[in-house]
Amino acid sequence: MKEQQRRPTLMDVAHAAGVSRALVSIVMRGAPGAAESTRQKVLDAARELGYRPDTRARLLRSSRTKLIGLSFSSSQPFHAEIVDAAYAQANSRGYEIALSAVANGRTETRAIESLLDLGAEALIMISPTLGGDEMDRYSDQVPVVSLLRNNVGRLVDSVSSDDHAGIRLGVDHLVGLGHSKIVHVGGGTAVSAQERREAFRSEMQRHGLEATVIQGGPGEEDGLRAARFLRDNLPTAVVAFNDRSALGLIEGFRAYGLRVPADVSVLGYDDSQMARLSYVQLSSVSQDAPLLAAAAVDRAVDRIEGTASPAHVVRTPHLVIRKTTAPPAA
Amino acid sequence: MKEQQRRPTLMDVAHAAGVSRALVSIVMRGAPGAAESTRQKVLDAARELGYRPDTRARLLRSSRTKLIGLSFSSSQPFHAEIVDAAYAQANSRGYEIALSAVANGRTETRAIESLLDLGAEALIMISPTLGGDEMDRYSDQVPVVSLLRNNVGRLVDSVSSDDHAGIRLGVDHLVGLGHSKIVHVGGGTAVSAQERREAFRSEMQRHGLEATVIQGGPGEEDGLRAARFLRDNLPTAVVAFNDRSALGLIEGFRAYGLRVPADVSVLGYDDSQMARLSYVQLSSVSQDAPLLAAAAVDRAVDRIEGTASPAHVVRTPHLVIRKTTAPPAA
DNA sequence: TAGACGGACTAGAACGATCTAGGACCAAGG
DNA sequence: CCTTGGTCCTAGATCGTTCTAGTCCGTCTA
Repeated sequence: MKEQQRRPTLMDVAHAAGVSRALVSIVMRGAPGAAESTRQKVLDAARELGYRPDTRARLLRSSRTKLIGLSFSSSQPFHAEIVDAAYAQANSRGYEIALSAVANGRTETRAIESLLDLGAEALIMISPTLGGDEMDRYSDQVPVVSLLRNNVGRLVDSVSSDDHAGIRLGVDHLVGLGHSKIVHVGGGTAVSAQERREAFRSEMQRHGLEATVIQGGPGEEDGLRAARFLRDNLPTAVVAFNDRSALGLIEGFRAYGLRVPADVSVLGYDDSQMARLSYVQLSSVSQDAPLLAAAAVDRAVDRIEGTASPAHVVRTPHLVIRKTTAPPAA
Repeated sequence: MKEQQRRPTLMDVAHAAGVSRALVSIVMRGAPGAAESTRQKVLDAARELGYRPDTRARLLRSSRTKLIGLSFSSSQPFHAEIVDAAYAQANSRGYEIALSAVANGRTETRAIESLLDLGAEALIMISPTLGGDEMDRYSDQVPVVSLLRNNVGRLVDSVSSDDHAGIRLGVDHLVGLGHSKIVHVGGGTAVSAQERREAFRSEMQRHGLEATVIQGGPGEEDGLRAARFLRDNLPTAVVAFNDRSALGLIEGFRAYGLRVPADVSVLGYDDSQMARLSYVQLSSVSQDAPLLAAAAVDRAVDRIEGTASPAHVVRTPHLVIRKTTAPPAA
């Protein structure tokens, strides 16, 4: 067994560099008040010893961790894309991201508490399901940013995508291609599902078309079921609640010998990685995960550093046209 | 702006209950050495004040964080399943999981360092790509467990799945169904790809069959390309490197009007969530994410708590037969 | 009855950082 | 020659806990 060597502390570095702890502290956090020559000497000693500051001790004394907590759901691929982008943005603003997953037996509350225990100075929650009151209670402790959901507590920031605009883009695209018999397969009780249903109805009405909405859900199975239902009375185009549902729809249609997009166009929502796969090539409304993530991190940092009060950022999605939408058969 | 009120400390509780800090500490962590009557008095005072122990301070003093660092890749759905299970297992052994993703511009090194900064007492790395020397260097500081890869540094634990056994199960299954013309679509340079190729060759040989291995890769596109290649000289069954490749194969075969499994059987590997979807129903070799995750967490905890030396756990995968494998056409 | 023992409790030193107050030194100004 | 003001640096207090080494006091044992 190798001796588990103690992690070096400020004291060790100070000793090695021949200065006081306080000075090492000054150098390590880049504060003014150290001569350039000693600064180098200290940095060298620190590197030499492999010193890394102890987050807990630092937090205990200063209440700064430069840590932003991010809660996400491990089963949502779209969340993974946001996580990616959030890391990059946090990095460029000098913060670190602490991750906590909402998983099977692990509630959102649990995820958040663990982030707070780690000393997160702000919380970003992707599609939070907590009630407004609870969110507000956490907001008393640290700034909270809700991502992809905007009608949460009064004290919470939100960064969301304009669902109405997204659906409008989709409907305009399909109508522009010449479609008039368009159906929306809803998302059931999922977050944003209601907004998208209503947007679809209103946009179809604007075009003077009849809006048919059928039940669905957020998964592939839901799309598959919807395809079975639609077979008897086939529209020329379908706007799905999300990409997973769209994939189910396509799969279902194909099983009945229908071709996409020749017989029926299918439009997804999310522009997830699946949609981009070469054998899928799904046309989809993109919420642009990197932009959303960046905006959320920016809000968090602004709230931490300034005294900015809660704000609500809404981003407009855009359309990505691939190969599952085309003009209807003549 | 609301007044940020100071959080009550041990001192406050001690004062309210008329005892010393130390005694409150004893009561709060349920340690022996306090009379039942005072214990109640202290608990009442704590509840009254809404006292919650400060994790940072507590851990600073006891130099325990009860934190296990887990690095994963945000773009791998299979990793997400492991994350899920790891949370549960860590929880049941009294530890927390700190997550860190390897993402686009974020290297594995970076991910690990941030985990160490948070004070992780052990590291679990899923499919690590670092060299053995580097892994060993981290092992000097904390126990390191490599998950899904076993030929890493001398000082690291590993928990992996027996690839040879997995392929054997698959080949036995197909041969048992009556197949003899079986092809393996490889995983290129991906982790485990070589092991599976070799296992396939040796297992086919054991059955006295000719082993055909064609190039592939870990993605859907690779499967799609392989399908194109196989069309002219169709085998009766294909063993794919993983589920994603299998899905690409199926998609490709269908595009050519071939039915799965009537015309050709396809077997995946990983038993990912995709495989389980109702419209996919892919037969697959399951590495059983929950079991692997649990074993990795167990190794980590054992190393932290005991003085157990590095060990290598190998789990035997099992077969999940769904609807993409069937006897060959007569 | 003295000494040992053990249960209930406490004072004060850690833990590893930051912060405050101030010292040493040097150059410029009166 | 003494002050003033700036830069560079340090000692010591501090954050909220836990740990160590006691003290105190009643009871058991020889």
